[in-house]
Amino acid sequence: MKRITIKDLAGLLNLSASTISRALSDHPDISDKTKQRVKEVAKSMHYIPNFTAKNLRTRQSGLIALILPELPMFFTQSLITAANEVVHNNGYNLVMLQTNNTFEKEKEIIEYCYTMGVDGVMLSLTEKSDNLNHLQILKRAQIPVVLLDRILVNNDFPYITIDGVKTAFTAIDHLIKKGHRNIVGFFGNLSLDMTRKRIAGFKKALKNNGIPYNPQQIICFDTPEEMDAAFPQIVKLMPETTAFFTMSDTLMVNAYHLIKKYKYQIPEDFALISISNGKAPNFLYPNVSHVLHSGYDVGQKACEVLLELINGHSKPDLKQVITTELVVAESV
Amino acid sequence: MKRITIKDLAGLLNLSASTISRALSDHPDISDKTKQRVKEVAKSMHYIPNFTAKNLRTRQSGLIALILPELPMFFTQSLITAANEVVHNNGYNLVMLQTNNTFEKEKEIIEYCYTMGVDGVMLSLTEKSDNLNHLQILKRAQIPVVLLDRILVNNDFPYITIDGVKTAFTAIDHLIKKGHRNIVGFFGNLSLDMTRKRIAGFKKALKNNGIPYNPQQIICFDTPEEMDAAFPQIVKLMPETTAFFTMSDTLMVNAYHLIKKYKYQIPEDFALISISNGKAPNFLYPNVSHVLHSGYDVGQKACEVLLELINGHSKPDLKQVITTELVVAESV
DNA sequence: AACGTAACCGCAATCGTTTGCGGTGGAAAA
DNA sequence: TTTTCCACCGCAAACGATTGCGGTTACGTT
Repeated sequence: MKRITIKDLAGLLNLSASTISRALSDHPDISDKTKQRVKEVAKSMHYIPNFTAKNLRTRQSGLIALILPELPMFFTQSLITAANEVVHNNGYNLVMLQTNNTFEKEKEIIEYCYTMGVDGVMLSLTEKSDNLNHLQILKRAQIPVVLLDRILVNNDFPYITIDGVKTAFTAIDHLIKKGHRNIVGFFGNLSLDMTRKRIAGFKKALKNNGIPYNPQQIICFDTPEEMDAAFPQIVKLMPETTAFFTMSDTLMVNAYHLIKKYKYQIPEDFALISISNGKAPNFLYPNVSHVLHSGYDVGQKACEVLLELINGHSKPDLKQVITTELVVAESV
Repeated sequence: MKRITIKDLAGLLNLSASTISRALSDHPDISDKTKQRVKEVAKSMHYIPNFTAKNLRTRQSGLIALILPELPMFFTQSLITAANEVVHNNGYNLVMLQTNNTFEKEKEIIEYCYTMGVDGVMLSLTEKSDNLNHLQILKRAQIPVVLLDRILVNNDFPYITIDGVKTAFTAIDHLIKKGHRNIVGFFGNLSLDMTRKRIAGFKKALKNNGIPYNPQQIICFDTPEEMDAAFPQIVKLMPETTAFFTMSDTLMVNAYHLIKKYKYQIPEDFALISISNGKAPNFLYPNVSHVLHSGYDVGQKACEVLLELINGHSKPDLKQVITTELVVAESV
């Protein structure tokens, strides 16, 4: 079952291998009718290029890495789908790596990418990643890196993310418009740029609506367990609370669980709104209102930027922001 | 930033490239002290082998495909984690593909694997895949295929799956032991071997406990919407029902949603048990009892079998069954 | 002293493509 | 008729590793 090679085609057509190669890639040195003939025969013989050989010659690996903190339930699914599509359409393969949300593993994986010689990296940081020094090895090797979703604002690497301020603002503003004035917000790790942006949006919405801001309204958790432990205190200390906001699906699901556990009703006792990828809200009952954060768009944009960087055709916008959209359900 | 090559090492050590190559791979022709020297210098110079060149020479691609119907919320996460680990530890890369649960896309992706020249394929079938003819192209090309999770029993390809009969039996038996005698089971597409096995387990548990079986107790759905539509009828037609069983996380989450939607309580009005990967049950309140189906084990085993097949060292067991475990929570 | 035999290592081909450069032919220009 | 100049194509050397085969040593055997 040996595959047809360029040499085989050359033999069949009485041409040289170089001509075949050039014809197949539309090199201007080759006449149109020769290109025609070559392509026809290539197709009829089911010629499939040997990517390994091509990669060897062109000093590439054909691999693009997508590094995520985890392969969690919600957000990443559509992101991966999008990345897969774009990557494959451009003749690359996507290898997915997960850091398990530890900085150590993230460093390890970056090393791995280096040794594997991937052609580009898309990276969503862990909550513990407070610097980008570990990426220098890639920068020195001229391997392009694009940060996405969980990013750190910086000047070395491009990043794709959503407008955190606006997204959180939209959610909180919706709550307020629905009459809620005592809102508690659940956020993730404060070291993440994303978290800070969303907190800013939270505050901005309050301010815009003339509602005084109380620092106790904003609570950050590193783990779900912290939230489990804190929840009873929160409802006790702030009994006037009528609504919860969560900045992610993971937090939302956990908050939902806790609200139910303590026998509260949604939306009667507490309203609930979240920033979400749109899957989890529909699993729960009642469906949860959310600001839709499309993983698909993020994945797609990140790939496109990365491919531009790899192929060096043009300089893409290095800092891009994906928009979001309010989805009203029954939880508010 | 050119990387160190074998030739560079050869130059440094006054040896030939072939000797370096052999020394690094512990070829018996090379003396121990030479191996020692070579390895030391290789390490100190941070030599990294060029996988592309190696793959070209050895006619491999270094790629292993993992094809899943979707990247759904629940089951696949740990499966992917496991596959990633094993694959990387053996010097391969994992490329993940998703069929979106359509047979057409599955065929397409198989073709893609063929043209990419992957070294092996792990495949979980779609619900619509009722034959394996599309895999013949891989078989002819001698590319090993391992089926996992959603399989079709056959003689051409090895498969790794869980003991569906026993797993469903365990769940139902637990319900019965807890006093439930009128149980309705929600299942997926009947064409899947998995579904039939689990139905068999369902029936077996009833029989073993001397409970008469009523065909209406078993209901198969191709889509969540079908279940949404059927649910009200079910509770009306079988008012004596006290418990629901679902054969997957997806069905379970949907059933949970419906039970809540129609204002029933869990476990007071209906008990709920499922076969699950263990994530979703803990998101919900109350936590859902389930029979734990470890995606990790399946992924790991499948990889190991595939690697055996690729490297041809030994003949692995071609038909393996992963065990499961009952996890009791508050929903029963 | 001559020979056989391991143990150890190098030569050179090979995997399938890409690509710089040089060569050919024929038509247009002189 | 000779020169010039494209348009088109081939030669051969890469890319970095693996591997069959053959060649050296150094040693023990007779």
